[in-house]
Amino acid sequence: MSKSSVSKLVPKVPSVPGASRRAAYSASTKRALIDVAEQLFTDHGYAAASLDQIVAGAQVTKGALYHHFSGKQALFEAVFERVESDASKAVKKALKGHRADPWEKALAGLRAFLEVVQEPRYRRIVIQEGPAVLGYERYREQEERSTFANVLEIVKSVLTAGDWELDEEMQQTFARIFFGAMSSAGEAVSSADDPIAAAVRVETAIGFILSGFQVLVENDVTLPNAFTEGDAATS
Amino acid sequence: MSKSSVSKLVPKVPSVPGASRRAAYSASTKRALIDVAEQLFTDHGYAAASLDQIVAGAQVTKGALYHHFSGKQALFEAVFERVESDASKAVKKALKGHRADPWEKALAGLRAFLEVVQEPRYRRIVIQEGPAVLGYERYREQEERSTFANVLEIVKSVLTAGDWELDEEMQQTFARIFFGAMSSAGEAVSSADDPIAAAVRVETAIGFILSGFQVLVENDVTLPNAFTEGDAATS
DNA sequence: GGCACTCACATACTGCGAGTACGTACCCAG
DNA sequence: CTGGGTACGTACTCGCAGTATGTGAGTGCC
Repeated sequence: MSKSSVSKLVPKVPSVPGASRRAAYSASTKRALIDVAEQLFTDHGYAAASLDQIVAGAQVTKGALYHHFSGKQALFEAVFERVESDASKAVKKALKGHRADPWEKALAGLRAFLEVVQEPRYRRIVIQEGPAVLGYERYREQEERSTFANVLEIVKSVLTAGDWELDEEMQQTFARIFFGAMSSAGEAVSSADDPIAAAVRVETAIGFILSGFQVLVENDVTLPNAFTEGDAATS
Repeated sequence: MSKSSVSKLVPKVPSVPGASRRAAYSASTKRALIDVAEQLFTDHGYAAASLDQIVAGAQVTKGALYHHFSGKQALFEAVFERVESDASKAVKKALKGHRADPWEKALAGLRAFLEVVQEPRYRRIVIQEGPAVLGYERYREQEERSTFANVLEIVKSVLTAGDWELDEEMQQTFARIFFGAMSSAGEAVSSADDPIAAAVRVETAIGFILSGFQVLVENDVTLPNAFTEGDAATS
Protein backbone atom coordinates (compact mmCIF):
# COMPACT_ATOMS: atom_id res chain seq x y z
CA MET A 1 0.00 0.00 0.00
CA SER A 2 2.98 2.23 0.56
CA LYS A 3 4.68 1.96 -2.83
CA SER A 4 2.51 0.22 -5.35
CA SER A 5 2.86 1.01 -9.05
CA VAL A 6 6.45 2.00 -8.69
CA SER A 7 8.01 4.43 -11.13
CA LYS A 8 10.39 2.24 -13.08
CA LEU A 9 8.69 -1.08 -12.55
CA VAL A 10 11.76 -2.47 -10.85
CA PRO A 11 12.30 -6.07 -11.88
CA LYS A 12 13.61 -7.27 -8.56
CA VAL A 13 14.27 -5.75 -5.17
CA PRO A 14 12.12 -2.73 -4.31
CA SER A 15 14.19 -1.53 -1.37
CA VAL A 16 15.74 -4.32 0.65
CA PRO A 17 18.59 -6.17 -1.07
CA GLY A 18 17.93 -9.86 -1.48
CA ALA A 19 14.19 -9.45 -1.10
CA SER A 20 11.85 -9.86 -4.02
CA ARG A 21 8.69 -7.89 -4.54
CA ARG A 22 6.58 -10.69 -3.14
CA ALA A 23 8.74 -10.80 -0.05
CA ALA A 24 8.34 -7.07 0.35
CA TYR A 25 4.56 -7.28 0.14
CA SER A 26 4.62 -10.19 2.50
CA ALA A 27 6.64 -8.26 5.04
CA SER A 28 4.25 -5.39 4.64
CA THR A 29 1.17 -7.43 5.55
CA LYS A 30 3.05 -9.00 8.40
CA ARG A 31 3.84 -5.57 9.73
CA ALA A 32 0.25 -4.53 9.28
CA LEU A 33 -0.90 -7.50 11.32
CA ILE A 34 1.55 -6.70 14.10
CA ASP A 35 0.55 -3.04 14.03
CA VAL A 36 -3.15 -3.74 14.36
CA ALA A 37 -2.59 -6.48 16.91
CA GLU A 38 -0.48 -4.17 19.03
CA GLN A 39 -3.24 -1.61 19.01
CA LEU A 40 -6.04 -4.03 19.85
CA PHE A 41 -4.04 -5.91 22.47
CA THR A 42 -3.23 -2.59 24.09
CA ASP A 43 -6.79 -1.32 24.00
CA HIS A 44 -8.77 -4.43 24.92
CA GLY A 45 -6.25 -6.93 26.24
CA TYR A 46 -5.16 -10.27 24.84
CA ALA A 47 -8.33 -12.27 25.50
CA ALA A 48 -10.79 -9.62 24.37
CA ALA A 49 -9.00 -8.88 21.12
CA SER A 50 -10.32 -11.39 18.60
CA LEU A 51 -8.40 -12.54 15.57
CA ASP A 52 -11.32 -11.55 13.41
CA GLN A 53 -11.00 -7.97 14.58
CA ILE A 54 -7.27 -8.04 13.95
CA VAL A 55 -7.43 -9.39 10.43
CA ALA A 56 -10.28 -7.02 9.63
CA GLY A 57 -8.19 -4.10 10.85
CA ALA A 58 -5.25 -5.23 8.76
CA GLN A 59 -7.58 -5.79 5.80
CA VAL A 60 -6.58 -9.38 5.33
CA THR A 61 -8.11 -12.72 6.34
CA LYS A 62 -7.26 -15.40 8.84
CA GLY A 63 -5.46 -17.29 6.12
CA ALA A 64 -2.86 -14.56 5.97
CA LEU A 65 -2.52 -14.49 9.71
CA TYR A 66 -1.98 -18.22 10.03
CA HIS A 67 0.47 -18.08 7.17
CA HIS A 68 2.72 -15.70 9.07
CA PHE A 69 2.10 -16.83 12.63
CA SER A 70 1.47 -20.21 14.16
CA GLY A 71 -1.37 -18.86 16.26
CA LYS A 72 -2.64 -16.06 18.45
CA GLN A 73 0.08 -16.48 21.03
CA ALA A 74 2.83 -16.28 18.40
CA LEU A 75 1.30 -13.06 17.14
CA PHE A 76 1.28 -11.68 20.65
CA GLU A 77 4.89 -12.65 21.06
CA ALA A 78 5.84 -10.77 17.92
CA VAL A 79 4.09 -7.70 19.28
CA PHE A 80 5.73 -8.20 22.64
CA GLU A 81 9.18 -8.39 21.12
CA ARG A 82 8.74 -5.19 19.20
CA VAL A 83 7.41 -3.24 22.16
CA GLU A 84 10.20 -4.53 24.34
CA SER A 85 12.78 -3.77 21.70
CA ASP A 86 11.57 -0.21 21.31
CA ALA A 87 11.59 0.29 25.06
CA SER A 88 15.07 -1.09 25.36
CA LYS A 89 16.33 1.19 22.63
CA ALA A 90 14.80 4.22 24.33
CA VAL A 91 16.51 3.40 27.61
CA LYS A 92 19.79 2.65 25.88
CA LYS A 93 19.64 5.96 24.12
CA ALA A 94 19.16 7.79 27.41
CA LEU A 95 22.18 6.00 28.81
CA LYS A 96 24.57 7.42 26.24
CA GLY A 97 26.82 10.12 27.57
CA HIS A 98 26.74 8.92 31.15
CA ARG A 99 29.89 6.89 31.04
CA ALA A 100 31.44 8.90 33.85
CA ASP A 101 29.35 8.67 36.98
CA PRO A 102 27.51 5.37 37.40
CA TRP A 103 25.10 6.98 39.88
CA GLU A 104 24.14 9.60 37.36
CA LYS A 105 23.82 6.86 34.80
CA ALA A 106 21.48 4.97 37.07
CA LEU A 107 19.26 7.98 37.58
CA ALA A 108 19.21 8.69 33.85
CA GLY A 109 18.17 5.12 33.18
CA LEU A 110 15.49 5.35 35.83
CA ARG A 111 14.05 8.48 34.29
CA ALA A 112 14.03 6.92 30.85
CA PHE A 113 12.30 3.82 32.14
CA LEU A 114 9.70 5.87 33.93
CA GLU A 115 8.97 7.51 30.62
CA VAL A 116 8.70 4.22 28.77
CA VAL A 117 6.51 2.58 31.34
CA GLN A 118 3.90 5.26 30.84
CA GLU A 119 3.27 4.17 27.29
CA PRO A 120 0.01 2.23 27.43
CA ARG A 121 1.32 -0.47 25.12
CA TYR A 122 4.30 -1.19 27.34
CA ARG A 123 2.19 -1.30 30.48
CA ARG A 124 -0.45 -3.56 29.06
CA ILE A 125 1.52 -5.84 26.79
CA VAL A 126 4.79 -6.21 28.64
CA ILE A 127 3.93 -5.72 32.29
CA GLN A 128 0.32 -6.74 32.66
CA GLU A 129 -0.41 -9.38 30.06
CA GLY A 130 3.09 -10.57 29.24
CA PRO A 131 3.65 -12.92 32.16
CA ALA A 132 0.16 -14.42 31.92
CA VAL A 133 0.10 -14.92 28.15
CA LEU A 134 3.65 -16.08 27.56
CA GLY A 135 4.13 -17.83 30.86
CA TYR A 136 6.81 -16.64 33.22
CA GLU A 137 9.59 -18.64 31.61
CA ARG A 138 9.21 -17.26 28.11
CA TYR A 139 8.48 -13.84 29.54
CA ARG A 140 11.74 -13.91 31.39
CA GLU A 141 13.70 -15.07 28.37
CA GLN A 142 12.43 -12.08 26.44
CA GLU A 143 13.11 -9.56 29.17
CA GLU A 144 16.52 -11.06 29.78
CA ARG A 145 17.84 -9.76 26.49
CA SER A 146 16.16 -6.37 26.41
CA THR A 147 15.04 -4.11 29.25
CA PHE A 148 16.37 -6.29 32.00
CA ALA A 149 19.74 -6.34 30.28
CA ASN A 150 19.84 -2.56 30.62
CA VAL A 151 19.03 -2.72 34.29
CA LEU A 152 21.65 -5.37 34.83
CA GLU A 153 24.26 -3.27 33.10
CA ILE A 154 23.47 -0.26 35.25
CA VAL A 155 23.43 -2.28 38.42
CA LYS A 156 26.77 -3.80 37.57
CA SER A 157 28.37 -0.46 36.93
CA VAL A 158 26.98 0.84 40.22
CA LEU A 159 28.10 -2.18 42.15
CA THR A 160 31.61 -2.11 40.75
CA ALA A 161 31.87 1.61 41.39
CA GLY A 162 33.26 1.00 44.87
CA ASP A 163 35.60 -1.81 43.89
CA TRP A 164 32.97 -4.29 44.87
CA GLU A 165 33.42 -7.93 44.15
CA LEU A 166 30.13 -9.75 43.70
CA ASP A 167 29.52 -12.90 41.75
CA GLU A 168 27.22 -12.99 38.77
CA GLU A 169 24.25 -14.40 40.65
CA MET A 170 24.33 -11.75 43.32
CA GLN A 171 24.44 -9.05 40.67
CA GLN A 172 21.49 -10.68 38.96
CA THR A 173 19.65 -10.64 42.26
CA PHE A 174 20.23 -6.95 42.75
CA ALA A 175 19.14 -6.31 39.18
CA ARG A 176 15.96 -8.35 39.68
CA ILE A 177 15.11 -6.36 42.76
CA PHE A 178 15.61 -3.03 41.09
CA PHE A 179 13.82 -4.14 37.97
CA GLY A 180 10.80 -5.27 39.96
CA ALA A 181 10.84 -2.09 41.98
CA MET A 182 10.85 0.01 38.85
CA SER A 183 8.13 -1.98 37.11
CA SER A 184 5.81 -1.79 40.06
CA ALA A 185 6.59 1.85 40.62
CA GLY A 186 6.04 2.51 36.95
CA GLU A 187 2.62 0.93 37.10
CA ALA A 188 1.75 3.08 40.07
CA VAL A 189 3.02 6.14 38.27
CA SER A 190 1.02 5.66 35.12
CA SER A 191 -2.19 4.89 36.97
CA ALA A 192 -1.84 7.79 39.38
CA ASP A 193 -4.06 10.85 39.27
CA ASP A 194 -1.03 13.02 38.66
CA PRO A 195 1.55 10.88 36.84
CA ILE A 196 4.15 13.61 36.77
CA ALA A 197 4.07 14.16 40.51
CA ALA A 198 4.09 10.40 41.03
CA ALA A 199 7.12 10.03 38.79
CA VAL A 200 8.92 12.67 40.81
CA ARG A 201 8.11 10.81 44.00
CA VAL A 202 9.40 7.55 42.58
CA GLU A 203 12.57 9.19 41.36
CA THR A 204 13.06 10.74 44.76
CA ALA A 205 12.49 7.47 46.59
CA ILE A 206 14.78 5.40 44.41
CA GLY A 207 17.31 8.17 44.40
CA PHE A 208 17.26 8.06 48.17
CA ILE A 209 17.74 4.32 48.19
CA LEU A 210 20.64 4.71 45.82
CA SER A 211 22.12 7.31 48.15
CA GLY A 212 22.10 4.84 50.99
CA PHE A 213 23.67 2.36 48.68
CA GLN A 214 26.33 4.83 47.73
CA VAL A 215 27.20 5.61 51.32
CA LEU A 216 27.65 1.95 52.13
CA VAL A 217 29.73 1.27 49.04
CA GLU A 218 31.99 4.26 49.53
CA ASN A 219 32.56 3.34 53.16
CA ASP A 220 33.56 -0.18 52.13
CA VAL A 221 30.74 -1.79 54.05
CA THR A 222 30.52 -5.44 53.09
CA LEU A 223 27.41 -7.48 52.68
CA PRO A 224 25.73 -8.20 56.01
CA ASN A 225 26.29 -11.72 57.27
CA ALA A 226 24.03 -14.02 55.25
CA PHE A 227 25.61 -14.26 51.86
CA THR A 228 29.27 -14.52 52.69
CA GLU A 229 28.61 -16.89 55.54
CA GLY A 230 26.46 -19.04 53.33
CA ASP A 231 23.42 -19.07 55.58
CA ALA A 232 20.83 -16.67 56.91
CA ALA A 233 19.63 -16.23 60.43
CA THR A 234 16.81 -18.64 61.09
CA SER A 235 14.96 -16.70 63.73
CA MET B 1 -20.99 -33.82 52.81
CA SER B 2 -19.39 -33.22 56.15
CA LYS B 3 -22.35 -33.67 58.45
CA SER B 4 -25.29 -35.26 56.69
CA SER B 5 -27.85 -37.32 58.63
CA VAL B 6 -27.21 -35.50 61.86
CA SER B 7 -27.85 -37.21 65.17
CA LYS B 8 -30.91 -35.40 66.54
CA LEU B 9 -32.40 -34.26 63.27
CA VAL B 10 -31.89 -30.68 64.24
CA PRO B 11 -34.85 -28.60 63.11
CA LYS B 12 -32.88 -25.51 62.30
CA VAL B 13 -29.24 -24.52 62.37
CA PRO B 14 -26.72 -27.34 61.88
CA SER B 15 -23.64 -25.49 63.10
CA VAL B 16 -23.55 -21.86 62.13
CA PRO B 17 -26.15 -19.71 63.88
CA GLY B 18 -28.56 -18.11 61.47
CA ALA B 19 -27.79 -20.60 58.73
CA SER B 20 -30.21 -23.30 57.70
CA ARG B 21 -29.26 -26.71 56.44
CA ARG B 22 -29.78 -25.63 52.87
CA ALA B 23 -27.53 -22.67 53.42
CA ALA B 24 -24.88 -24.97 54.81
CA TYR B 25 -25.07 -27.24 51.80
CA SER B 26 -24.99 -24.24 49.54
CA ALA B 27 -21.88 -22.91 51.20
CA SER B 28 -20.33 -26.33 50.89
CA THR B 29 -20.76 -26.52 47.13
CA LYS B 30 -19.52 -22.98 46.81
CA ARG B 31 -16.39 -23.91 48.69
CA ALA B 32 -15.98 -27.01 46.55
CA LEU B 33 -16.14 -24.86 43.44
CA ILE B 34 -13.54 -22.47 44.78
CA ASP B 35 -11.32 -25.35 45.85
CA VAL B 36 -11.35 -27.03 42.47
CA ALA B 37 -11.03 -23.72 40.63
CA GLU B 38 -8.01 -22.77 42.71
CA GLN B 39 -6.35 -26.05 41.81
CA LEU B 40 -7.08 -25.85 38.09
CA PHE B 41 -6.22 -22.17 37.80
CA THR B 42 -2.93 -22.87 39.54
CA ASP B 43 -2.10 -25.89 37.39
CA HIS B 44 -3.19 -24.75 33.95
CA GLY B 45 -3.79 -21.01 34.21
CA TYR B 46 -6.98 -19.01 33.88
CA ALA B 47 -7.57 -19.39 30.16
CA ALA B 48 -6.74 -23.08 29.94
CA ALA B 49 -8.94 -24.07 32.88
CA SER B 50 -12.42 -24.63 31.46
CA LEU B 51 -15.58 -24.24 33.48
CA ASP B 52 -16.59 -27.74 32.40
CA GLN B 53 -13.50 -29.14 34.07
CA ILE B 54 -14.16 -27.12 37.19
CA VAL B 55 -17.79 -28.15 37.63
CA ALA B 56 -16.86 -31.75 36.86
CA GLY B 57 -14.19 -31.65 39.54
CA ALA B 58 -16.62 -30.17 42.03
CA GLN B 59 -19.24 -32.74 40.96
CA VAL B 60 -21.87 -30.17 40.10
CA THR B 61 -23.05 -28.55 36.86
CA LYS B 62 -22.72 -25.15 35.30
CA GLY B 63 -26.10 -24.25 36.72
CA ALA B 64 -24.65 -24.40 40.21
CA LEU B 65 -21.63 -22.38 39.20
CA TYR B 66 -23.66 -19.61 37.65
CA HIS B 67 -25.94 -19.61 40.65
CA HIS B 68 -23.05 -18.75 42.96
CA PHE B 69 -20.89 -16.67 40.65
CA SER B 70 -21.74 -14.22 37.93
CA GLY B 71 -19.14 -15.73 35.62
CA LYS B 72 -15.66 -17.14 35.24
CA GLN B 73 -13.98 -13.94 36.25
CA ALA B 74 -16.02 -13.68 39.44
CA LEU B 75 -15.00 -17.22 40.31
CA PHE B 76 -11.39 -16.30 39.74
CA GLU B 77 -11.78 -13.28 41.96
CA ALA B 78 -13.13 -15.43 44.77
CA VAL B 79 -10.13 -17.71 44.45
CA PHE B 80 -7.83 -14.71 44.28
CA GLU B 81 -9.29 -13.23 47.45
CA ARG B 82 -8.81 -16.41 49.41
CA VAL B 83 -5.24 -16.93 48.28
CA GLU B 84 -4.41 -13.33 49.05
CA SER B 85 -6.11 -13.52 52.40
CA ASP B 86 -4.18 -16.63 53.38
CA ALA B 87 -0.93 -15.05 52.30
CA SER B 88 -1.67 -11.90 54.23
CA LYS B 89 -2.44 -13.88 57.37
CA ALA B 90 0.82 -15.80 57.08
CA VAL B 91 2.81 -12.61 56.83
CA LYS B 92 0.87 -10.97 59.65
CA LYS B 93 1.53 -13.96 61.84
CA ALA B 94 5.27 -13.73 61.21
CA LEU B 95 5.14 -10.06 62.15
CA LYS B 96 3.92 -10.75 65.69
CA GLY B 97 6.52 -10.31 68.37
CA HIS B 98 8.59 -7.84 66.41
CA ARG B 99 7.13 -4.72 67.91
CA ALA B 100 10.50 -3.54 69.14
CA ASP B 101 12.91 -3.11 66.25
CA PRO B 102 11.28 -2.06 62.98
CA TRP B 103 14.32 -3.25 61.04
CA GLU B 104 14.01 -6.71 62.48
CA LYS B 105 10.32 -6.56 61.76
CA ALA B 106 11.02 -5.70 58.16
CA LEU B 107 13.38 -8.63 57.76
CA ALA B 108 10.88 -10.97 59.39
CA GLY B 109 8.19 -9.79 57.01
CA LEU B 110 10.52 -10.25 54.08
CA ARG B 111 11.30 -13.82 55.07
CA ALA B 112 7.64 -14.62 55.50
CA PHE B 113 6.81 -13.15 52.12
CA LEU B 114 9.59 -15.09 50.45
CA GLU B 115 8.00 -18.20 51.88
CA VAL B 116 4.53 -17.31 50.68
CA VAL B 117 5.63 -16.37 47.20
CA GLN B 118 6.97 -19.84 46.66
CA GLU B 119 3.53 -21.38 46.90
CA PRO B 120 2.55 -22.15 43.30
CA ARG B 121 -0.98 -20.87 43.82
CA TYR B 122 0.24 -17.48 45.00
CA ARG B 123 2.72 -17.12 42.16
CA ARG B 124 0.31 -18.10 39.46
CA ILE B 125 -2.96 -16.63 40.68
CA VAL B 126 -1.84 -13.47 42.40
CA ILE B 127 1.38 -12.46 40.69
CA GLN B 128 1.18 -13.87 37.20
CA GLU B 129 -2.47 -14.00 36.22
CA GLY B 130 -3.98 -11.54 38.66
CA PRO B 131 -3.15 -8.30 36.89
CA ALA B 132 -4.13 -9.65 33.48
CA VAL B 133 -7.41 -11.29 34.52
CA LEU B 134 -8.72 -8.70 36.93
CA GLY B 135 -7.21 -5.69 35.25
CA TYR B 136 -4.73 -3.57 37.11
CA GLU B 137 -7.32 -1.45 38.88
CA ARG B 138 -9.21 -4.28 40.54
CA TYR B 139 -5.96 -6.10 41.15
CA ARG B 140 -4.66 -3.12 43.01
CA GLU B 141 -7.83 -2.73 45.06
CA GLN B 142 -7.47 -6.29 46.26
CA GLU B 143 -3.79 -6.02 47.09
CA GLU B 144 -4.39 -2.73 48.81
CA ARG B 145 -6.20 -4.37 51.67
CA SER B 146 -4.10 -7.49 52.07
CA THR B 147 -0.46 -8.11 51.29
CA PHE B 148 0.31 -4.58 50.26
CA ALA B 149 -1.21 -3.35 53.51
CA ASN B 150 1.38 -5.39 55.37
CA VAL B 151 4.21 -3.94 53.34
CA LEU B 152 2.87 -0.46 53.87
CA GLU B 153 2.71 -0.99 57.60
CA ILE B 154 6.29 -2.21 57.74
CA VAL B 155 7.53 0.59 55.55
CA LYS B 156 5.79 3.14 57.72
CA SER B 157 7.29 1.78 60.91
CA VAL B 158 10.72 1.80 59.30
CA LEU B 159 10.33 5.29 57.96
CA THR B 160 9.14 6.71 61.24
CA ALA B 161 11.94 4.96 63.10
CA GLY B 162 14.20 7.94 62.65
CA ASP B 163 11.62 10.60 63.41
CA TRP B 164 10.97 10.97 59.76
CA GLU B 165 8.15 13.08 58.53
CA LEU B 166 6.80 11.89 55.20
CA ASP B 167 3.37 12.46 53.79
CA GLU B 168 1.07 9.58 52.99
CA GLU B 169 1.80 9.55 49.29
CA MET B 170 5.54 9.34 49.76
CA GLN B 171 5.10 6.44 52.14
CA GLN B 172 2.88 4.74 49.59
CA THR B 173 5.56 5.25 46.99
CA PHE B 174 8.21 3.61 49.14
CA ALA B 175 5.84 0.77 49.89
CA ARG B 176 5.10 0.29 46.17
CA ILE B 177 8.77 0.12 45.42
CA PHE B 178 9.51 -2.45 48.07
CA PHE B 179 6.44 -4.44 47.21
CA GLY B 180 7.43 -4.60 43.56
CA ALA B 181 10.97 -5.50 44.48
CA MET B 182 9.80 -8.33 46.67
CA SER B 183 7.30 -9.68 44.14
CA SER B 184 9.83 -9.73 41.36
CA ALA B 185 12.49 -11.17 43.60
CA GLY B 186 10.04 -13.77 44.81
CA GLU B 187 9.30 -14.85 41.28
CA ALA B 188 13.00 -15.17 40.61
CA VAL B 189 13.42 -17.16 43.78
CA SER B 190 10.72 -19.67 43.08
CA SER B 191 11.81 -20.25 39.50
CA ALA B 192 15.49 -20.55 40.39
CA ASP B 193 17.39 -23.82 40.20
CA ASP B 194 18.11 -23.60 43.91
CA PRO B 195 15.26 -21.64 45.52
CA ILE B 196 16.79 -21.72 48.97
CA ALA B 197 20.08 -20.21 47.86
CA ALA B 198 18.17 -17.67 45.78
CA ALA B 199 16.06 -16.73 48.80
CA VAL B 200 19.21 -16.19 50.82
CA ARG B 201 20.60 -13.95 48.11
CA VAL B 202 17.41 -11.90 48.00
CA GLU B 203 17.35 -11.56 51.74
CA THR B 204 20.95 -10.47 51.70
CA ALA B 205 20.41 -7.92 48.97
CA ILE B 206 17.33 -6.36 50.49
CA GLY B 207 18.94 -6.48 53.89
CA PHE B 208 21.83 -4.55 52.43
CA ILE B 209 19.51 -1.98 50.93
CA LEU B 210 17.77 -1.63 54.25
CA SER B 211 21.15 -1.09 55.89
CA GLY B 212 21.86 1.81 53.63
CA PHE B 213 18.44 3.13 54.43
CA GLN B 214 19.12 2.78 58.10
CA VAL B 215 22.38 4.65 57.90
CA LEU B 216 20.74 7.56 56.15
CA VAL B 217 17.82 7.68 58.53
CA GLU B 218 19.96 7.51 61.63
CA ASN B 219 22.21 10.26 60.33
CA ASP B 220 19.20 12.49 59.72
CA VAL B 221 19.82 12.69 56.02
CA THR B 222 16.84 14.29 54.35
CA LEU B 223 15.40 13.39 51.00
CA PRO B 224 17.68 14.48 48.16
CA ASN B 225 16.47 17.61 46.43
CA ALA B 226 13.58 16.58 44.23
CA PHE B 227 10.68 15.98 46.55
CA THR B 228 10.98 18.81 49.02
CA GLU B 229 11.83 21.29 46.32
CA GLY B 230 8.93 20.11 44.23
CA ASP B 231 10.91 19.42 41.10
CA ALA B 232 13.58 17.05 39.89
CA ALA B 233 16.83 17.86 38.21
CA THR B 234 16.28 18.01 34.50
CA SER B 235 19.78 17.04 33.38
C1' DG C 1 9.00 -15.67 -23.17
C1' DG C 2 6.37 -19.59 -21.95
C1' DC C 3 5.77 -22.96 -18.03
C1' DA C 4 5.72 -25.35 -13.88
C1' DC C 5 6.11 -24.28 -9.13
C1' DT C 6 5.31 -22.34 -4.88
C1' DC C 7 4.41 -18.68 -2.06
C1' DA C 8 1.02 -15.57 -0.08
C1' DC C 9 -2.89 -15.35 0.74
C1' DA C 10 -8.68 -16.17 0.68
C1' DT C 11 -12.87 -19.15 1.82
C1' DA C 12 -15.46 -22.39 4.24
C1' DC C 13 -15.73 -25.19 7.81
C1' DT C 14 -15.16 -27.56 12.74
C1' DG C 15 -14.98 -27.93 17.67
C1' DC C 16 -14.74 -26.05 22.04
C1' DG C 17 -16.01 -23.22 25.66
C1' DA C 18 -18.44 -19.24 28.06
C1' DG C 19 -22.77 -17.77 28.93
C1' DT C 20 -28.18 -18.22 28.97
C1' DA C 21 -33.08 -19.81 29.34
C1' DC C 22 -35.72 -22.60 31.52
C1' DG C 23 -37.19 -26.66 34.09
C1' DT C 24 -37.30 -29.04 38.69
C1' DA C 25 -36.69 -30.99 43.26
C1' DC C 26 -36.03 -29.96 47.74
C1' DC C 27 -36.18 -27.23 51.99
C1' DC C 28 -38.41 -24.09 55.11
C1' DA C 29 -42.29 -20.90 56.82
C1' DG C 30 -46.95 -20.57 57.73
C1' DC D 1 -49.49 -29.86 53.78
C1' DT D 2 -48.92 -26.35 50.83
C1' DG D 3 -47.27 -22.41 48.55
C1' DG D 4 -42.99 -20.22 47.55
C1' DG D 5 -38.36 -19.60 46.88
C1' DT D 6 -33.79 -21.39 46.77
C1' DA D 7 -30.29 -24.36 44.80
C1' DC D 8 -29.37 -26.46 41.63
C1' DG D 9 -29.68 -29.57 36.62
C1' DT D 10 -30.48 -29.67 31.37
C1' DA D 11 -30.36 -28.13 26.90
C1' DC D 12 -29.31 -24.82 24.11
C1' DT D 13 -26.80 -20.51 21.54
C1' DC D 14 -23.14 -17.75 20.01
C1' DG D 15 -18.45 -16.37 19.42
C1' DC D 16 -13.88 -17.44 18.57
C1' DA D 17 -9.39 -20.07 17.80
C1' DG D 18 -7.83 -23.14 14.77
C1' DT D 19 -7.89 -26.14 10.23
C1' DA D 20 -8.42 -27.90 5.52
C1' DT D 21 -8.32 -26.66 1.15
C1' DG D 22 -8.70 -23.75 -2.96
C1' DT D 23 -6.46 -20.14 -6.03
C1' DG D 24 -4.15 -16.54 -8.35
C1' DA D 25 -0.18 -13.93 -8.77
C1' DG D 26 5.11 -13.65 -8.72
C1' DT D 27 9.42 -16.19 -9.76
C1' DG D 28 13.10 -19.34 -11.24
C1' DC D 29 14.37 -21.95 -15.14
C1' DC D 30 15.11 -23.23 -19.81
